[in-house]
Amino acid sequence: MLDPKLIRANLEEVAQGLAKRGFTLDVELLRSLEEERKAIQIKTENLQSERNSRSKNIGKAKAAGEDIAPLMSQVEQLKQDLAAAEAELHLVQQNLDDYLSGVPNIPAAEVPEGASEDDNVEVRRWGKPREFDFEVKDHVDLGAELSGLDFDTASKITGARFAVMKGGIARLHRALIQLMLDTHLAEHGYEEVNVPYIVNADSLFGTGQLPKFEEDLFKLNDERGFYLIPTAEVPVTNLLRDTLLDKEATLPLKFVAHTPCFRSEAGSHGRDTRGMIRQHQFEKVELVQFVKPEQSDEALEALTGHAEAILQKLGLPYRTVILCGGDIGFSSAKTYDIEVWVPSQNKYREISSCSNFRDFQARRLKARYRDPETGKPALLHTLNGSGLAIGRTLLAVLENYQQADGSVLVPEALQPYMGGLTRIGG
RNA sequence: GGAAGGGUGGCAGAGUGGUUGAAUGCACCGGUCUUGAAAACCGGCGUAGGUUAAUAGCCUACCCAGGGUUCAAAUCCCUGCCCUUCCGCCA
Repeated sequence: MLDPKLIRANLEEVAQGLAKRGFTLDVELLRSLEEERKAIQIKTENLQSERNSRSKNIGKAKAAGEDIAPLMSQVEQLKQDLAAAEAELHLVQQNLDDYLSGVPNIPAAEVPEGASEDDNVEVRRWGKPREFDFEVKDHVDLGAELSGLDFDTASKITGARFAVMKGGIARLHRALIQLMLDTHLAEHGYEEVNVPYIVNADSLFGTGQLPKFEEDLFKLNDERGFYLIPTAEVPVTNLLRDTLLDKEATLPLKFVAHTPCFRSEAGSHGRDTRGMIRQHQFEKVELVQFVKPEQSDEALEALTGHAEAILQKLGLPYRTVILCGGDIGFSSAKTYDIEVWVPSQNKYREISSCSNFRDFQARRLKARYRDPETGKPALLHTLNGSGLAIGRTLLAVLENYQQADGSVLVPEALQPYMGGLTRIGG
């Protein structure tokens, strides 16, 4: 949620900032709702003030043993007027809130202009795609030949966009999780957390998935309105919902969590239907940071580096792009995508998305700290990024480390987690 | 699943329908004292919204959430959520 004061004071500038992401702010609607709100609020508060003072007088008169009947008759009409004004105010405020909760974050100044992912700008590249002297296979064929990846059985058990992993590949999958968690703990200073995979609607509102993106979620058939998490971002960022950190709290707070993620992939029919790229259920190691506002720009660079470090350890070529205005997520002010080299597709594919949300989520969450300078509560800045998506990393390892005989070498960094195994198959 | 008791400031914890935004303690901030610190003492200290040039004043709201009763609700009533204790069940 954007700062209502900012919108009020700088309506045109806000609209201009949002235009960069192709969002048209309804300036006229906001202006008229705001005028209405102001008038009704003042009227309501005046009535409340009058009620309060009259009620106090009644109390005093009663205590003094005076006759309160005349005072009571004066207050009759007031009660009705107040009820009407309060109802009206409630309605306008609801309309304002409904509209504002659907307004996305303003892209940072350095976010490039553009309409789609084609306009994202590469900021760096690491590693060189390997030259193959044989016909490369994709991970689906490799996995099938190794009897380690089975999409047909998964579709029997559940349906499309699920996978069964077995043997060395299942273990490789687990090894990736361990490597990532251990690296972020020991080398990047994150604290490991284990969180619920089922969340309530308030949590999803806090991070911005609701109210706009409900169709992307799996909702449980449960009267409590629970959802499966689409990312650990939701439960981990909500650790600080409705929280005011005291002055002694050490910032930044850095959490890493491994969770499954569940996405309905509504609207992506026909895209990436083969293999592990786009599944209804996948696992991810997620990095989340809560930082002081003045540190969030820097923190995004660091966090992105933490995710990149995993790819470097694995020896997987990647490039990092900054998302353009048209491609950036709803809650984000600035996002870097890290894209790993996928030999079978001969291109880089997203494996991590690292975002600075500034105070956009924190305002919805009421995640605050006490600013030691002013002694006053202030909104934190939140950031998160995949560090990394496990399924896609597995896919990248299989394809980039494949051998002519169909076997797959185990990257050195993973061998300790594989009981010293250096090769799968062959 | 059954029974009972709770949810109040950053934390702990009082609170009888009416000068209660809320006692008290801790924490925190300022001061006195001290070579310095601690202790003691004095003072201050909630959040949000509105109005405003104002982080001054004034007004409003907020005691888990949402409804209700009342001239007036932290206090009474209803619903929901959560927590604690006991019993039952269970990985």
